Amino acid sequence: MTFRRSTLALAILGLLENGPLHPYGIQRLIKQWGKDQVVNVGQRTSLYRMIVRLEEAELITAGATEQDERYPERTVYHLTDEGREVCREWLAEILTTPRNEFPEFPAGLSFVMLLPPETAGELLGQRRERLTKRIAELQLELRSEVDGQPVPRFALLETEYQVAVAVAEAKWIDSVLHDLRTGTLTWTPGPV
Amino acid sequence: MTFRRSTLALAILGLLENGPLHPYGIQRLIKQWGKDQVVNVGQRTSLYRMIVRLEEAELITAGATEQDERYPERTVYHLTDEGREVCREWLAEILTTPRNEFPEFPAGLSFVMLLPPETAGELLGQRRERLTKRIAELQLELRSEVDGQPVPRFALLETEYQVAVAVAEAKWIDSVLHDLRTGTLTWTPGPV
DNA sequence: GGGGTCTAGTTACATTGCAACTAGTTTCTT
DNA sequence: AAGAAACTAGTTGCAATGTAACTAGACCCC
Repeated sequence: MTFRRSTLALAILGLLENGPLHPYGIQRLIKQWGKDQVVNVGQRTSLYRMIVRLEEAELITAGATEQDERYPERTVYHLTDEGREVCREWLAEILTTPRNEFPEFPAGLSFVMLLPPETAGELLGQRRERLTKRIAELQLELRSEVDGQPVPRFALLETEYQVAVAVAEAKWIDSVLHDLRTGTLTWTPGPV
Repeated sequence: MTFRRSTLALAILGLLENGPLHPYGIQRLIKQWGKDQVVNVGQRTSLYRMIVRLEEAELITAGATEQDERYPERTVYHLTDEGREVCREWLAEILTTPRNEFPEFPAGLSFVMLLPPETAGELLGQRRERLTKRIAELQLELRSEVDGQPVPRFALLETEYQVAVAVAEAKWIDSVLHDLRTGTLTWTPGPV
């Protein structure tokens, strides 16, 4: 019964390496450290459910329940040895193995010939603008500081990566837009 | 009751623009036209389920059931006008709006400091090798032919895009590997 | 005639995603 | 000082997806 890997599970295990913590604390850390940019934690629902499942799988264990009068009781979770190990294994798998996760943009591109080329150009133009904004935001993050000190590079690798990919996408779209305008790239819309 | 967008639903609607077809035929088309590279159709289960849901939502309708003696009966599905429209709307949304889909690689990167820098370097080195292979495969596809004719460019945009992104990732990894080797980038492993 | 592959599905369970509801506490605003 | 946000800390429920495994006939090659 191997636990199914997910970015959320990885994040929980990874953050607990930092020391025992209660669910709400984990949620806050995810936000504070910007992990919510790379980990899917929409609702808290997913977080609580994942914690329960991780406990069932004994990758984490419930420790003492803190009692602060002004807050409801909070169960503190610890990483188990197995949890620590699993976290390492997942990291190795994730870092070594490129994997197709079927993002929707390429899927959309593969049906672009259903639209007239002019429409396609307009739509991609809009995407290009949004990408510009996104890249600017990410680059701002790269220069972010904590207590007046710049954040060390090793803590910003994922952002660096996202910039590299977004820039590549923007360049590719530029080339497509160019070829659409010059007519080098065109088609007659309709069923394949 | 708006239908939830997905690459699979898009592919079904998109392929039915081509003419009515039965479920198994759709599955074959997805494979034949390489849409399985950009659309998640692991099991047929998902395909059949999606077709049922699309019919319930009246984006497609069941037409006559073909009867060939040697095959079980096959219900042929048509695209409805609403289906056609929804397909256009989805395409517009997908093409214009970059959206974070939380791939696992950046999530993994964001916990790389749990590993010793040397280990991280080895793991990323492996990824780099696999990326090289993947890029070669994609580039082969770009030069593919059908009936001795090269496939027209507009039908290969999604592959072009994937190459652009993969190349950018490879370059970024190269720079990280370089900085790890020179010691420009390093850290002491362990909890954040 | 045995093994593999293609046709054409179904069943069942695990997991995720998304929306909405509860309820007390603290902080800001006017 | 009253009321509105925002934070703390969850739960419930259903819809959708992912994943595995099973069925079962037809055809194809050696």
